[in-house]
Amino acid sequence: MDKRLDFLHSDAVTAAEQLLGCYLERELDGQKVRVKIVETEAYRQDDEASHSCRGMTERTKVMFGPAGHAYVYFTYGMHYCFNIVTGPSGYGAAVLIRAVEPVTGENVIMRRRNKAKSITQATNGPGKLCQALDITKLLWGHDLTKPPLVLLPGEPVAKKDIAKAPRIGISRAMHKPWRFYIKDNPFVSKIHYTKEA
DNA sequence: CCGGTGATGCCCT
DNA sequence: GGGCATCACCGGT
Repeated sequence: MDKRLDFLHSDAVTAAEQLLGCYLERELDGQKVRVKIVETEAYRQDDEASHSCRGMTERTKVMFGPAGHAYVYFTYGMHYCFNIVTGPSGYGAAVLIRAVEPVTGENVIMRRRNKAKSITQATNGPGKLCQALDITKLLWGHDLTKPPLVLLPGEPVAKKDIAKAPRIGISRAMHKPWRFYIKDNPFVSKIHYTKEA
């Protein structure tokens, strides 16, 4: 793991903020597709909204493993969500990737997301970006230092350009402001309200 | 532009 | 069997 990604070993809330601006590189159709992370949410073990809060299960055990691995789960009968495991082994935490900005391979992304009306609609949601990047249960537990899906450091995003807000689509611990996104970025999924991070 | 809702599979109680 | 870290479509504004 690149030293600049050492923050993954810290708290999920800290890691969620620092993952903004980092890149994901996916090999698809023999091409390298590169995207920038623009929206994240933190899920900690001591958090009623986290899959890890009730303890380890077969599905969630990767959250309790080493940082920098992929926790992929299936939801609503048709969508996958992609998370990056954070913190020390034994503590179940991860960061949900909610939206990314395509950098290269936009043609591949648009082909895989043929219902999207524009490039800004292609990866602006957790289920959408999994469809765009072909992230499925096959990548559950994947080590993100290795192909075909690699996490790479980016230029750190300035604090003033980061917004903090409640998480989306949850029914418990709704008050926690553990969603982070890059202000004014057109690839972010939704704007509920903003606050200085 | 917005809110409501159906689709649809699997995990956990 | 309940509920889900979602999406796309529909109809009313």
